[in-house]
Amino acid sequence: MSARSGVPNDPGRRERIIQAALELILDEGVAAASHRVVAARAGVPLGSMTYHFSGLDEIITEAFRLLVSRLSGRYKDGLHSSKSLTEARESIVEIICGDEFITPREMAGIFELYSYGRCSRDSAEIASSWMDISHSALTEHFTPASARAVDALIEGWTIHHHLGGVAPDRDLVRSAVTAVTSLND
Amino acid sequence: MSARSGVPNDPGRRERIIQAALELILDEGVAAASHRVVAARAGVPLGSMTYHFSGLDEIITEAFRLLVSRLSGRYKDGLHSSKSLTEARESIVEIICGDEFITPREMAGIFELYSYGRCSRDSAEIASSWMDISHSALTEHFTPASARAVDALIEGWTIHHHLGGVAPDRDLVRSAVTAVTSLND
DNA sequence: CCGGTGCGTGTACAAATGTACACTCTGTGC
DNA sequence: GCACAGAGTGTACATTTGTACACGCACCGG
Repeated sequence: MSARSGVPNDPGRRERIIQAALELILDEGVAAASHRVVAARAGVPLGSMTYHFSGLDEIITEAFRLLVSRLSGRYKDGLHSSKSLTEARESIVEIICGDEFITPREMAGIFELYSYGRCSRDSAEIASSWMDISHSALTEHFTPASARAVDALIEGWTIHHHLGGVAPDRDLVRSAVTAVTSLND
Repeated sequence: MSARSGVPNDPGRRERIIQAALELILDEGVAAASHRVVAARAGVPLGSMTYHFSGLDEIITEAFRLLVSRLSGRYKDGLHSSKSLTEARESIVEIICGDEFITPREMAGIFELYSYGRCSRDSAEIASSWMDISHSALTEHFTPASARAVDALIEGWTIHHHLGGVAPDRDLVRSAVTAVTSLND
């Protein structure tokens, strides 16, 4: 060891860049996420991009990792705090109909992830892990079969909710959720 | 009118460009769809791009229009030919579990459409019309409420099917479809 | 056969991109 | 105080991009 022994000048800068990249992706899409635009949004010089990341792909991938991490945190919390089957079902109704678990911007980010995953192995793994996480959060409360069905219902209905812009009727969603979580294997 | 009175030299060229653009989007994503690459794939010179289309956005939008047109054709045919509730349910099982109604490539194309729709009003309308078409095809057989629920189920489960790469169990899907199409409003 | 019309295209160009890298500067050990 | 290691950056560059537009050329009326 010698002078300047590996201590970064601005710790946390890498994280701030990733956050800026995610915000940008949620607002404008992956297509808008260039080194320069992300750097400007994060308030860091262009050189920081290539210094902290191996390339653009790594930045975008890390941004998606952050998105999935946030989402799965909320997901798990909501389902984990449910103490009964009824509460679990109500959590799911809230996930589908509410605006708390996932915002329209974040929903759009998930589409970007699914698209981007086609040309980035790392991002494909993140997309895959996101599906695993949501599925395993559901198996805490339901049978594997029911979990798969309700997982599909959540995925599809949140998409229709946020793409159409109008929240589905809570009673209808509750009925459907109850129906698919009452399947006998 | 005078010489060369508006007769195109190569009718159908515009359509071939649109088809090439769609193929490219399905294979490589919207990000890869540049004027030059689409032109090369369609076997037409670069100048044809700006001659037949107002800009790149129009080409991509038309490609998505073609995709949705193909998909909704199959969709409608499958459901329209169903003569009973049971047959309609079986059609839906086939849509979700089969590889005929929508291929993995086309599924990916739908993601691209949902993403691209965020920055293109025309494409957003196409995405919206796709959801309308699938919904109205379902209301031929089910109540509006059931149609909404099964629509979400289809959307989510086809995504999980083609993103995960493994077809869901037909019996399970049939149970879930039957459950959500047996809701009393 | 000839002139012109307008369909179709090759080329040119400004803007933006990802990335490499020579450089600066800060702080540390002696 | 000094030299240096290494964190961090501004610039330069080759490439690719969308688009405009001046031209070529095939065809039709005469």
